[in-house]
Amino acid sequence: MGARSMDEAPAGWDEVATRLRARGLRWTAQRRTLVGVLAGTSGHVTGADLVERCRAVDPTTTPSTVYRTLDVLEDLGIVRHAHGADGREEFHVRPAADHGHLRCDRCLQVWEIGPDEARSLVAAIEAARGFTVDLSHLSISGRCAACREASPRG
Amino acid sequence: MGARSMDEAPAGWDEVATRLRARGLRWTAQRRTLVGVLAGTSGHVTGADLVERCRAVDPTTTPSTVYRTLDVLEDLGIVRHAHGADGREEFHVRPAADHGHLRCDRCLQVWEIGPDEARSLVAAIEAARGFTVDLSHLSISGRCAACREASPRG
DNA sequence: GCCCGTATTGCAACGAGTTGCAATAGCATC
DNA sequence: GATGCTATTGCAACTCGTTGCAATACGGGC
Ligand SMILES: [Mn+2]
Ligand SMILES: [Mn+2]
Ligand SMILES: [Zn+2]
Ligand SMILES: [Zn+2]
Repeated sequence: MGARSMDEAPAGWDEVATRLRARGLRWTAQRRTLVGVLAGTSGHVTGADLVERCRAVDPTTTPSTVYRTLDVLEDLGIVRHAHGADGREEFHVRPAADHGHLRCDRCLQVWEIGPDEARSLVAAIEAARGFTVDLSHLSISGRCAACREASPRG
Repeated sequence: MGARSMDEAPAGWDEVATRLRARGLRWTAQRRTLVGVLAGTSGHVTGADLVERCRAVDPTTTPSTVYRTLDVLEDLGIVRHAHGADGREEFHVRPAADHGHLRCDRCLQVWEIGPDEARSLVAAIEAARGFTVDLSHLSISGRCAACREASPRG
């Protein structure tokens, strides 16, 4: 593992404090806790999930603070969220690439729609309407191939 | 107004009772209230909205009953729902045609994506993944042309 | 190292749903 | 028109957030 590419973005969680202060925002104990939790998380997580994980680190954690901080971090581009089929928020932690979601409402599996695959979809809407799609917030429900075969009607 | 086309689907709200019973379900006072409210509603409505309107008719209305009945009616295809940007449910009452939604998160306006416009989008996903999109549940956020011009960065 | 403006927090109350359960009431059958 | 099965209701408690407000505590400036 010696030949790791040098220009890969570093973890970068340490820059968060700086970026907050640069905007006149503050680096508090509560934010340190949440950012610590996020640094140890990958993939998609629920807001409630994050509250719970913060509480594991600091039992005095309050939900409103966590949700408010998530809003701030989303402004900074550090997290993104989309919504599950029930509308609940799901956060992506430092998504490698911008992506949308495809979810089967029968087997509940989720697939990511990468930027390449999304390109034509996004371009079509852009062309027809001048509307810029927020890809990371996109969550498409339906039925996957396997489930459709399993129960054509139902 | 004499020359109304004859084959237009009739209001059809009266069939609801029959369709419920055909499935072994029941036609209750509470369901009569909700269906009455729906018959007098068009476009998109929130669940909470519907609870409120039912209460105007029958003050003893209970939220859980309304939401449970909406689920049943959705099974019957009488209503459909999608989600607002905040994830809250929004119902379409007897949508004329299956359609998706485009919503600008700056001006909060909503546009419908008709079946024709959606066709290519849906077909692309179907072709690439074998995934069948639930168009009426689709809600795409982003920024409309006007808002993008108004504040290119922001 | 202290001051002070203001960003942030915690609390409490609220809003939108959801769920388990015991009581009620459709409705199909006789 | 009465009976019985079971779908449905209402209640209460719970989940996931959101919001207003007074108290707290960052952190830039001195
Ligand atoms: Mn939904
Ligand atoms: Mn959202
Ligand atoms: Zn599936
Ligand atoms: Zn707009």
